[in-house]
Amino acid sequence: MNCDDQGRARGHAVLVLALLAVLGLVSQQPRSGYDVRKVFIETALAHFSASPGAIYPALRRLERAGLLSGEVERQGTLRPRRVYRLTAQGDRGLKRHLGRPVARDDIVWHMDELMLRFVFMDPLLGRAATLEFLEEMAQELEAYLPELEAQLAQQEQVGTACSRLAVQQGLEGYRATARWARRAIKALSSG
Amino acid sequence: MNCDDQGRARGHAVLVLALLAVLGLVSQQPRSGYDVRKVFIETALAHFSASPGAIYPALRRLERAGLLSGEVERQGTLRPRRVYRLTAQGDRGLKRHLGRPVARDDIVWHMDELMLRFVFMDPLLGRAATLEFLEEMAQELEAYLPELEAQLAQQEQVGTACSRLAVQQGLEGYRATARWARRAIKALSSG
DNA sequence: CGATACATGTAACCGGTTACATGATTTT
DNA sequence: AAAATCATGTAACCGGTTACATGTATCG
Repeated sequence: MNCDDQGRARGHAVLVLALLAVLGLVSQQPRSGYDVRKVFIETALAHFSASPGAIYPALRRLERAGLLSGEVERQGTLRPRRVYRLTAQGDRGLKRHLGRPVARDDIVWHMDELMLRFVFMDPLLGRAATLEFLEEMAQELEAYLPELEAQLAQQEQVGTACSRLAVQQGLEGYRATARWARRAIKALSSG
Repeated sequence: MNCDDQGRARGHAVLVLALLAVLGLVSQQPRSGYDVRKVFIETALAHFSASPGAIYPALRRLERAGLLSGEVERQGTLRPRRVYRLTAQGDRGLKRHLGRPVARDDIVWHMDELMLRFVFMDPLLGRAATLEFLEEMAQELEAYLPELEAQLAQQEQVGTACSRLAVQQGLEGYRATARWARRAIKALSSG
């Protein structure tokens, strides 16, 4: 069992999770840092930073990277607010990121990112793309489940009762998500 | 809706997740940094760092904090290995952390930590404590579910179809975990 | 002899958390 | 007048990722 040079390629995956959330929110409508914070706090959107020391610098970085442009707005607000919009480049980048195919790797390691993509996808890429995304997700999940079950059955001997139960819990989560994806497809097709 | 002074208290919760995993693994048996890495990689234990730049410094920090003690071992190994054991203080600290009651907050924000505690709990605190832990988990989950359902029903009007489906997905996860906890209790009681 | 596995580390960079600062406006 | 809300930020600290460095032993 080789341990060398593993443990890499984990940080960003083109876009860090929090940045994807920020871009997605700004894509819905122009927002200030405070607006983004509010959404993070009120909706418990995933579980993101929400601290000013994270959000304001992140917006600045996205602006430096050319994905957002911020303009100071003075009308009708207490204090001047710096309101951000997607640039053309940001729009392209976000759409490209949202449109990427669902990989096995995403299912195993980045389920939260997949859900985030799902939330922001519909208005930007259209219903057909959203349904395709869900179909890919469902298929990847349904292909992954038997493998997990085989692993669990195979390791029924080794490990403690509790470690096996913990694996079982993970498996149940994947099963629930697979069922959810199928139901979501139906809901979005007929609705 | 007040946004001030939110977004705090999110980093450590006495023990950061990765440190809890490291302590738990060392509690099972004396391990070196390489051993810990192997477990992180091979078992996909949650999804932890596993990079040497994370693990070796973490072990050193835990040693400086008095929770671990490392001794260099030269027999029967290729290169001298620094093998760590729990100190008396580390043992006390880990047991205290594992034995904390399950709070609503843990259910909402730190489910992964709860699962980690579950995995390491049985040998250290005994079967009775493990069953009590699962019972607390099940009860907190079952109390939380109706609230989530109410929120979802209430916000059936606002939000897009996709955002509602995303919330639904989270709900299904909690439901699956609640069912799992009840089954785990049965399995560990009778088995 | 070269590749692979064993084993431990370091240094630069980046970014999140914590905590504090600031200041205007509305509410009590 | 005081408190709360709106709104934006900064600076120190800490730690993870990435990437590189190093060296031994075994296997083919």
